[in-house]
Amino acid sequence: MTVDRAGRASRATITTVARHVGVSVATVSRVMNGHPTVAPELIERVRAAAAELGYTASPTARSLVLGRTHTVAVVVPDLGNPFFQGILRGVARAADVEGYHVLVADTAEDVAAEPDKALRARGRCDAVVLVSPRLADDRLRDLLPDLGPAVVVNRRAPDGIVPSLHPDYRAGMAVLADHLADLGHRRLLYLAGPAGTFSDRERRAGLADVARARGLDLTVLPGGVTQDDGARAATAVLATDATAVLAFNDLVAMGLLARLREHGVVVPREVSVVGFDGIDLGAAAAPPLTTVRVPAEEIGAAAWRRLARLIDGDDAGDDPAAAQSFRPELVVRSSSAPPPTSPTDKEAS
Amino acid sequence: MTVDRAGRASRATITTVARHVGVSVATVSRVMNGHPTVAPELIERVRAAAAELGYTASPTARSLVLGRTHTVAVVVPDLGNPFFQGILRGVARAADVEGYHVLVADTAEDVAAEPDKALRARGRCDAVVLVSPRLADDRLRDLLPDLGPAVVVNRRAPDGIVPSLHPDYRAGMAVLADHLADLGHRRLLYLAGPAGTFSDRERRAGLADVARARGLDLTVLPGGVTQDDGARAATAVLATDATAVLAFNDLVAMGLLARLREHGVVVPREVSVVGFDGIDLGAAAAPPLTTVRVPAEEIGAAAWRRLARLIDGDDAGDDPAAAQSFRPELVVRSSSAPPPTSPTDKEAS
DNA sequence: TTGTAGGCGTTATCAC
DNA sequence: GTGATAACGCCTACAA
Repeated sequence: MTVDRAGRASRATITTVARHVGVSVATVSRVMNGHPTVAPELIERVRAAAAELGYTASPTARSLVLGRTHTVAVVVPDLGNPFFQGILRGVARAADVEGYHVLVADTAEDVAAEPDKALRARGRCDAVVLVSPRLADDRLRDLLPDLGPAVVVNRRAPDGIVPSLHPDYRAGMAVLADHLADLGHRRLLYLAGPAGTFSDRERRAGLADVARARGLDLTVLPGGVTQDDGARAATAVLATDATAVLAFNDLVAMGLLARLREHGVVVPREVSVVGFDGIDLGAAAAPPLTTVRVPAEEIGAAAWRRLARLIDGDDAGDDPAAAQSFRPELVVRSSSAPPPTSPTDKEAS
Repeated sequence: MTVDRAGRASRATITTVARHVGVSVATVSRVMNGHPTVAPELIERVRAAAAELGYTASPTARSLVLGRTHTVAVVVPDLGNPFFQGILRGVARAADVEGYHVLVADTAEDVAAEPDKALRARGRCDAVVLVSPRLADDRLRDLLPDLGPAVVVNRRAPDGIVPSLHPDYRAGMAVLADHLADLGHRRLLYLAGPAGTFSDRERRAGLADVARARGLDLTVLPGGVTQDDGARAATAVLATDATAVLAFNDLVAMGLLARLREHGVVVPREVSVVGFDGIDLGAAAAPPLTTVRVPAEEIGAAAWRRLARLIDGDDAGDDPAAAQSFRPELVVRSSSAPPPTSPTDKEAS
């Protein structure tokens, strides 16, 4: 690398190297790309020159001519959300081992801006993994075709227009509800998430399945997605006769747990609380949080794999409409226990 | 946008638009870039054609000719770490408002791989924010010049070779120690972080400052950075006669808190525990965690601003060696309280 | 085996 | 005001 008059580092180009060795740029290109048709002696000299000059092919120029950026975009509503972080990390690490880079776009929960941000990100990438839980279905349907190779995560693509990957929220919730029912709970309370969302709908469905099958009493209260939402819901929860509450996610559950403790209600003796997601800090909650672990990072990695196939164009054999779903795994800790058998039970009153 | 024989979407280029309107590509280019020297009538027709064809300038081609990718890289050791997440989010959001994109590289805690990953990311970006706390100083010194425009976060650059931004760990720890001392604690225990690290050294320094100034007894135990590390340290902590423990960060503190609770020791009555970072979930700890909030997102945003100036080349006036430091803010919750005044005190025994 | 030359999609410098 | 046209740095037929 040399330095020009402005003092700015100016990289050596393929031409620099070619001249330095006394060959054509084509030869240098071939050597750099491991083409097998170059004389061993030359490849050595070119290598040496490249090293000496600190030459590296310009990714931008390669992208232009190759039509590939070797970059994928990950579009999420909020980098502060543990689930999205897991996804991002999963695709980042998986993509990295194949020499791919990751462009990340945080839409700051601005749903309206998502299509544009996704499109703009797409411009510099070969494909995009779109995590956009709140975007209306028809907007998504409009967006997807313009996005080119893409997968959606955390929801299903309208008409299976592109592959989708998501946790099996329904099964996850069912596992949780079954766990609670096994413990003896008959009256469950669900602290709901964002209305109309795939992840909320599916959770409700899983809950309904179990409630019906086992004759449980299910009530639903608006909850939210954050710790604060959970804390705010505490009094409403207490006003209920449910013996167990299922929060939309771990954050909500932990917020609720904290506030309940302030109110002096002891979990799980008076009421059981379970979360959803399986964030690490759930283990440090008081009491440690029973939850269901969703494999966010694994989903991210799978999303990458799907994308890789789309990019390479060998979708041969796999159904683009395929929705890949990941079953959460029950993590029993001590925030769930048998219900109190107090005289103030609904039936007894 | 049209579709070629392969069925792949093939974007309209500037030439497509030019032909469609019957003008030269130069004119289209001028219109797209808002150049003022185009006839109003033409600019209208070009706009219309562009819209009709769904034309958008290829970012790659622009990058090549402009020499700017309008992208910055963020290199972090682990996307799972709340502090790094905050940084990433901060630069992502700040960069976004100026039309810049963010490439993220997670080095998976593989320190040895960091220089290479950073370099590769740099290839597709205009600048990089490097968060690499464990990289040896001399390796960093070697790396930085090859990286071009860059800032380092969470440590200081050797010889102030590039700008650096970091929390004022020293002041943060001092604030915490003072808080504890004010409460009456005389024997402090520090659960240390990664040895040799800027963030650990500075914390120790802040602690030492206060210990000296106020005649405190300070002992240091190896701790770690994760929740598990904190849990593992519990018995060692108990074997100590310290009345207050300062964890390297909130994760460690919460892990410790959880384990102490299992051991039946009640915080803060028997021992006080404080964290560092100010993660949101600290509020949901039991008891809620006293800590010091480091403005990670703000640091990220500031890092972006610094980078933007470097990219634009108007470093005029600001000292590149400047280390910008951010003072953490004390967050008092209930995991800290006056020390027990029991007869088993050291002095009394 | 190696070199020549065209092209990837834009921008910018010239002429006109 | 508008249009050729030369870069930008690289890859890849096609020739030699």
